[in-house]
Amino acid sequence: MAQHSEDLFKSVISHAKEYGFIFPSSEIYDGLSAVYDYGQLGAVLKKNLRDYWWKSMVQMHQNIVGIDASIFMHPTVWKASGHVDAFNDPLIDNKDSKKRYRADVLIEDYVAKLDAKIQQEVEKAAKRFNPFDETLFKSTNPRIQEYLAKRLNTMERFKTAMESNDLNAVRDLIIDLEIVCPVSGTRNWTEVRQFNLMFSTSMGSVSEEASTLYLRPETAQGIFVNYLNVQKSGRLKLPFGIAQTGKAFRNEIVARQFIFRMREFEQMEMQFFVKPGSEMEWYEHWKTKRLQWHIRLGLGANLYRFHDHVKLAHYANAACDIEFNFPFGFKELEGIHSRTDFDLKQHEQYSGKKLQYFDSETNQHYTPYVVETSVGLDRLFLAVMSASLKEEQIEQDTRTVMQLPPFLAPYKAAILPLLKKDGLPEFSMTLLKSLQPYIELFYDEKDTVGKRYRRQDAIGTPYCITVDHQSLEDSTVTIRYRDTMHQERMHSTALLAFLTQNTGMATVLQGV
RNA sequence: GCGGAAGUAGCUCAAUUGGUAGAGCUCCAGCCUUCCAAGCUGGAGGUUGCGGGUUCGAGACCCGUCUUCCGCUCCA
Repeated sequence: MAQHSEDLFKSVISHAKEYGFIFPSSEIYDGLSAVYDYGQLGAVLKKNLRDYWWKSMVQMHQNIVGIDASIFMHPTVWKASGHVDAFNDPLIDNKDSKKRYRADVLIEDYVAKLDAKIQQEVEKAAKRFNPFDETLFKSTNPRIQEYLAKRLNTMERFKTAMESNDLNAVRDLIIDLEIVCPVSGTRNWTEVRQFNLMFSTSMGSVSEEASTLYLRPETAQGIFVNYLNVQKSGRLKLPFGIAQTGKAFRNEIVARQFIFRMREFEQMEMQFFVKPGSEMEWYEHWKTKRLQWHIRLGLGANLYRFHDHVKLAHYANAACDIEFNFPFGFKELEGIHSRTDFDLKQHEQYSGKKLQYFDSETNQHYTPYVVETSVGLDRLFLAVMSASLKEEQIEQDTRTVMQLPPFLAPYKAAILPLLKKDGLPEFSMTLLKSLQPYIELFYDEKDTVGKRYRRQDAIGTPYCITVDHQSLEDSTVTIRYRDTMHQERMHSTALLAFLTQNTGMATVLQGV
């Protein structure tokens, strides 16, 4: 990481805290690793980003609807999706080689070695004896008996340990079997740790099996399990999309880089259901469309790039990321995946329910294919903040300004009486009250006006409205532009239209 | 998890060999001010991350612990 980028990243983090955008979670208790809270300004900025996405997807598309599925889901959902089996591995590190292994794989390799030894004995014997009875030989040869007993014993112990979730027993087994690290050749092992992707919790007092619930690791499954409900109740025809924003939870092994990788985070996902065979066309469509959506934020088109996945997940037949140039380099911001019919097929199989679509044009039943767009809201937040935060040199003075896209700014304008006397605060308050129902405003009468301008610059407020003595006479005010610091005089009755036009979302959405 | 660095006021940092915890900014109450920070007066704010130990005496030395940052490792 280049020095200036590192400094930028640090200044983004401290700026976020200093001005109430993001705080470390539970900070008075020393914080909680990789968990953050959004403060009074961060919550608004985040909400505005979520609104921009939701309106772009749902409000601007007649064939996309939005839902809000719960975080808790039936445990079988995660069996069907593959999350339970794929991310439930006991891991162990060798302290000398610093290599990490799956403990179960080490044990399986050991068992495979025993099998190979048995096979060797059998082959040797086959050459010696003729005729050769393999079954008889296996059941009588003492060496093979020893191997088989060891094998059986190992498997039993491993099975018992895994079933009772006893990771210490797994480690003991590895020690007892004298398994060495293939790289360092030593037996200097750490504890066995289970890095479950999913957080689990329990619900009620139903049967033992059903009581364990998972906090969802992705919002997508809430869409898949509701797809037929939505399609039927909304009388939707292919192609159509279901959008959703919401929290997801992943127990990352190492979670770092501020809000880039958090254990609790918010996703904005849209699953687009299409006729099989048309998925690549729609994949390309959404690739283009999603990139444009990001570029429309106005942070700079050069900050984005596509990264096509070469190695595809088993369920995808095409996948790419939209990467953003964060202070720590280009990293994934949004993923676009052609997920085929994998998820719906899995849920059909596990639930035993038909999840097919009836195409009235062709008179056919089929399972739709899915194109997914999935963006991390927190990553988007970080992208916007780090690209907006600027430090300007003005003569001997430095100005810290957050050049947020105006429609995202927590406050659209600040109302500032030039002096805290002569009736200027009263006039300002009247103005504030008349505009407040329409626009998010900030009122400040403390300190010199220059200082107040700078405070607004630091939190990204695009306009400052200053009330002076002339305002009392003719109801005009000055409006000051954040990015240029220029100001012009305007009648107070023109403010609402001006601010709506320049800080509203409508103009941006028109291009979607 | 391993290795390295660092934790002192809201923020940035001082504190000589171990000898009374301080400054600037911020914040609060006023004063002064007719458009771009750092004018004046007064005030608040700390169990030096936490717990032990050595010492007459610890912010400093020793041990433990927690957190953060950097690198490695992992990441559907």
